Amino acid sequence: MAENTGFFDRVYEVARQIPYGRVTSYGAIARFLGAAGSARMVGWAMNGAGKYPEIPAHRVVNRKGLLTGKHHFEGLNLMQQLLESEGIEVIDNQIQDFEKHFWDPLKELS
DNA sequence: ATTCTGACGTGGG
DNA sequence: CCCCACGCCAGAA
Repeated sequence: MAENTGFFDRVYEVARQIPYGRVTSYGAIARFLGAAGSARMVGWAMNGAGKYPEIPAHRVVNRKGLLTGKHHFEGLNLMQQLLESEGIEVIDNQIQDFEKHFWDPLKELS
């Protein structure tokens, strides 16, 4: 049947569930998928997320709350603008009060 | 098949 | 906190 085992599909499914005004890290998603340590694959998977407009990739940042993937969005500050549009303050590609906006699938989705 | 890269994370200093 | 090195594994050339 459908290959639900696809690593990419899982990442998309979790990323899609990120609530408005919240952010999470690649490692958090990777760990939630049981692929802790393979956080890179999450980011890599997000590359295909561009095909899914429902996936707010701008809400996914690295563990430091840094917009490492902003360079992959259109324009130069699109990612930052999207986050600020949701009430998240971003200065110099760094999310302010990252912990306050952090959304952990392990804790929220359980 | 091999090789390299990559939107990361962790550990040690 | 910073910097450096290694691991991770899937996909592209």
